[in-house]
Amino acid sequence: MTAGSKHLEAPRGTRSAFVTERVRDMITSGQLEPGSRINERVLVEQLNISRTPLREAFKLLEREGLISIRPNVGATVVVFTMDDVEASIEVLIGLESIGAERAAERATEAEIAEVSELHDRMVAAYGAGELMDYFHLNQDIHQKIVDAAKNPALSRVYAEECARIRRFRFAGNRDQARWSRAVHEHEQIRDAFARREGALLRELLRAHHVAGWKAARHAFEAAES
Amino acid sequence: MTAGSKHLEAPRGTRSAFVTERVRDMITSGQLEPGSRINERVLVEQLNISRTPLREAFKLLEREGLISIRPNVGATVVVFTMDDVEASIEVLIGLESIGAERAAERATEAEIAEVSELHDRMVAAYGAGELMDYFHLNQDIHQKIVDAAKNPALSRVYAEECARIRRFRFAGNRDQARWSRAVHEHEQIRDAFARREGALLRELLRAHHVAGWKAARHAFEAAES
DNA sequence: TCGAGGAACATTGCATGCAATATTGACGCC
DNA sequence: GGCGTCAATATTGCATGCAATGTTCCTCGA
Repeated sequence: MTAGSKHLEAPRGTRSAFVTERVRDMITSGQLEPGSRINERVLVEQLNISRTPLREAFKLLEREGLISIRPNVGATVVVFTMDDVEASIEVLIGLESIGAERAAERATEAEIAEVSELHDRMVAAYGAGELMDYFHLNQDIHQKIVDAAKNPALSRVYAEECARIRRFRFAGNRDQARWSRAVHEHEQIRDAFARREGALLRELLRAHHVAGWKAARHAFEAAES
Repeated sequence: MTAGSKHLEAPRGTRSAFVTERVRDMITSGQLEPGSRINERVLVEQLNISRTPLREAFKLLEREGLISIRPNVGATVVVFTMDDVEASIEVLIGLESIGAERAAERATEAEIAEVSELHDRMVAAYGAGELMDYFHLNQDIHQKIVDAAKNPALSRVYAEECARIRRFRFAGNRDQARWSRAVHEHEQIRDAFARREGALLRELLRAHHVAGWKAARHAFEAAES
């Protein structure tokens, strides 16, 4: 390795976690193309780590469903069909439904305040046209609501499923009209959460996801043709 | 290692999957005690593989929540509290709820017949007092119903969550009265599925799990004192 | 020209070696 | 005797080497 190697090396004990996250980002951002094979050697050089932690990351990402590993051939980025994503969204809706009702019962005042604050920051990001910030704050809000249900298993599964299809949900708000409606929906969501109206919260979230996915699906199908 | 203890070696390309399954079994069967540390060297010798696939398995099991890995210290079997298990069951119920309604709509006649056949075999296992066979057939039935929803993401997540808490659900049917009721509940479940009554199926499954967990929780709390 | 066969090459799967870190246990001090 | 300190040992994290397998591409015959 040359003297100028610029990547900060991940500390001992965290390499495979570091690499998993990096490669997941490369997949969800589209930097690694769906359907393409992933060459270990290339990534090892890019990320400045050895093959061992990289292969551990591959195993984890395979379990997540982002890549597929064929013995003696290697890792391939899984191609998601629109139906695959829709299936995941259906699961996400189901998980949030459980979460919403419990969250309305069990959330602390601090958690409600935190969601409210995230919401305000998200609206600010919307006003500034910062799509990326908006997107992350959006994700945080949904995760916080689920976390407020105080069910660790639920939080875990929900977070994993979100990570899988991150890339596809991102596309929904490219359409300005949809984006604006989404912000409005989130206002209702925040209010229902603050008032602990579990059943309403559940339905608002469901409708929000259905509408968001419809827009995203449109965007993708338009892009494909 | 003595001369006679040669395990059949897992074929190239499947070692880490093989080891993952083996170690998962060792945990869910209680062979590896909750809270205890796992020594790599010992397992490597027992399973007759090298450290590389074993460590890949550890990473996967950590992700599943069965072990926890501390850098430079190693893997520890996670101790589940009753509340942890209850949280997972809540998730399972939610996932099956989504699945049940979809399955009732989308199941093929062949799938309905298959569940019915599994049911008959399960009843036979009950009659023969074969708890282990019963348990596996039981699991298969639930998984098949979920699979009939034709949602791959759902099937995956459901299977993973089942695997995590397998050990704890096993305890429910040790009580003869509960076991007998469970069989009766399963009859209703089979019929509702056969008649494609989604809402009913969902509620039967929910009640079945709630009752099963209540019995299992009792059994564990009794065993602990 | 096309396709079968096979040698050269590339890539992967796994075992192992080495350095970093934790754990154990002996020793001296209070 | 209890406790802090430090050396000896055990264990882990990662890099790397080697064998097994897949892939490429050249040759040769029809």
